[in-house]
Amino acid sequence: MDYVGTALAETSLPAISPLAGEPIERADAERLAGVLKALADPARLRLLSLIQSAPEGEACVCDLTAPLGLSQPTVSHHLRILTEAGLLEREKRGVWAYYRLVPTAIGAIADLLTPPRKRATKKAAR
Amino acid sequence: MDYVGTALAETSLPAISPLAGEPIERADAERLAGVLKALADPARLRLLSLIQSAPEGEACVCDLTAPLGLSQPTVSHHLRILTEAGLLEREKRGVWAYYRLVPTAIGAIADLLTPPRKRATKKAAR
DNA sequence: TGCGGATATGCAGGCGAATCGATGGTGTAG
DNA sequence: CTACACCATCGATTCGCCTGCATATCCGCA
Repeated sequence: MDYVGTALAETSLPAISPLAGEPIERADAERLAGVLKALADPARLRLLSLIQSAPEGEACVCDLTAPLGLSQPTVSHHLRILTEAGLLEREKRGVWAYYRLVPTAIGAIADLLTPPRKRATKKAAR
Repeated sequence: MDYVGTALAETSLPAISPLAGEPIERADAERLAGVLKALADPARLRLLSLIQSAPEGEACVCDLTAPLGLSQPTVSHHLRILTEAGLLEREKRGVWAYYRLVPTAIGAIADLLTPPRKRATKKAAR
């Protein structure tokens, strides 16, 4: 999906929660769905978890293939999806490519899904 | 995916966050991915949003087909996915089937994705 | 009892996604 | 300079999912 792209990094998320106020627009739904789709995969969830729990909060591809039981191209593919979704950032040091979590990325998604809170939607809609 | 089923309602979510402590197990990753996969669709996000913003917090299929621009069977299909994922509950009154959000469902997902906080690993008494 | 409207289900077409093997590119070591 | 290790990309295959049409089921009403 191209509408994903660096969804979180640049285009940013819908800005309005699907669970607050008015129904969301189609475009917003597609952007949010794109990011969620990047999350909605067992291998990618485990990748995020592995990277997060790694010594320095970072890990290279060679450390991730074995725990996942997936081939190196497949792992590289998933890391690409997560990076393009804005959930991971990549840093190449020598031959190794180190991935780490983008700190605020997943929290932003969680916020969108946590609307019942007394988020200050101070506009007097009614 | 059958491992979804009433994932939230009965099997419940992984109980441990993919972003806290140790890497998550494959089974937990698959359960969480199953629920997220139910969310990761534009039509279903809009459905949740439409139902949430409906007058009584509930809506029947006939009210949802037009705003989505999808056929009635397709809408019914998406509602089924969301219900099996534990995100919606269905109540049949007469000929109509009313859907409403399961209050704590989405919040539970959001909590799993909001671990970067130094949440006390101890469960705080309510 | 029979009719009509509201939903759910079956079936199938089409598209996107996950996976792997092979390949190419790029540093590092010897 | 050469060989090797790490990683990304390409091509191909398989699989699952979204969608609609047709049909079945259910319920209220006349």
